[in-house]
Amino acid sequence: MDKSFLIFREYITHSNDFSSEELDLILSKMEHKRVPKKTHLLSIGEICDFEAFVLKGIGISYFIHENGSKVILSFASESWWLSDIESFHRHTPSKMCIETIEEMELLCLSHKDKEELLQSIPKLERMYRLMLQNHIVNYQQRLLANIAYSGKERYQAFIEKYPDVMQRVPQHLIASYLGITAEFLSRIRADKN
Amino acid sequence: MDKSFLIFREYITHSNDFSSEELDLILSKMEHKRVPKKTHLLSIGEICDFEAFVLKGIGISYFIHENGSKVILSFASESWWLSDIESFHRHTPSKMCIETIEEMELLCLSHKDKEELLQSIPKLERMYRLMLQNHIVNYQQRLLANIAYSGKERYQAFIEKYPDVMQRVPQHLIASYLGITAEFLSRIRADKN
DNA sequence: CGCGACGTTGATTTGCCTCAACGATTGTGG
DNA sequence: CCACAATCGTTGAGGCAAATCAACGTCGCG
Repeated sequence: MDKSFLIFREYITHSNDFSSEELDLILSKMEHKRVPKKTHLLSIGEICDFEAFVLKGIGISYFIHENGSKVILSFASESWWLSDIESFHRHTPSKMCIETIEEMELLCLSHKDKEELLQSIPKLERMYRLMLQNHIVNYQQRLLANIAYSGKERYQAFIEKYPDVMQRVPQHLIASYLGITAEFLSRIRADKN
Repeated sequence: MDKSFLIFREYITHSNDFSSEELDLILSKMEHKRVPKKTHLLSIGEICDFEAFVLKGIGISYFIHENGSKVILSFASESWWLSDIESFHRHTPSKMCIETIEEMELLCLSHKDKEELLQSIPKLERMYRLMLQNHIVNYQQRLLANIAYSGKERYQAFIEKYPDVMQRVPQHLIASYLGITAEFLSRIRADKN
């Protein structure tokens, strides 16, 4: 367990200073999991009991609309988190699904272990707060984009911002993330300008 | 300063247990401000140095699209916060505007004072974290609504969720918040079913 | 009073969706 | 190892939700 999980060590020490004892304590609570591709990690109605840091692979969280269509809430690849914040913290039945696209390697933290960690390492609260602030900024910008920009503009911004995700997930999921249909995204891409 | 700011005391003790000394310390850092209606609190390019808790009145934060139209990011009435999270925490020029609609009464916290408070009352980190988690859940649901529901459905959900805001702000701002034009909102309202 | 902010309504346009059909690829079981 | 079914992307025709542009009535207010 020494030099593995390097990605996680980098992530967590990037804007924080934890001692190596603290880091080890944190890591000791995080369960290393390997999950095959196209696997459900959370279904609607279940209570989410993991906050998963992505070491490898890519996964999605999404809502299912009444008419049956998926709405991708987020993609999570290396160094991102995968969880249903609402369900995880309020212990309420989840309204969303989480599943893998590629095979994934995760570091999973349960609610109980997270609370224990926060008790023993108060500094962690701060790290989470900063992380959440960044999330909010992301959501604000995405909401703005969905309201004020065309499908084409959103697509162009997306490939600019997440070129790797673009390569690794099927187009129709990206369309869903952007709030357009797969057909329309296909037409956008066919446009030469 | 004893029994005033009751709204704030209720808010902050609602899901947390602060001693009355701690509460007083917090309140001592928060500057009580009275702001007339239609006043700019933050303009694009400025660095936001306040996190304002709303004691009274209602305000908005919004982006300005290239074509000049406003996109309302949020309404803030009693017991809500008003700030540009990104600018406030990263000390970067703001991309949004904040202004009052009605006359407002605010409790303002500067970045420096916030950091000091967080130093002396570590529990505060937790409160902020929980608050941000709720914000994120809100943004997720709003994003979902904008992608998967019609203008009419979003409008109906809005008056259900924020009946008071509905009464207190001009319709065209609500239209902007919902991601539709003022004209279209007017037509929705004219529909009898 | 007169001007600006606000809401409404009509005519027209358009960005995007829906439905449907069709190759190409992948994968899976017999 | 082939056959067949999914899954994925593309393309066409047609339709609709919502935008745009424009005109007009009302109200509050300096």
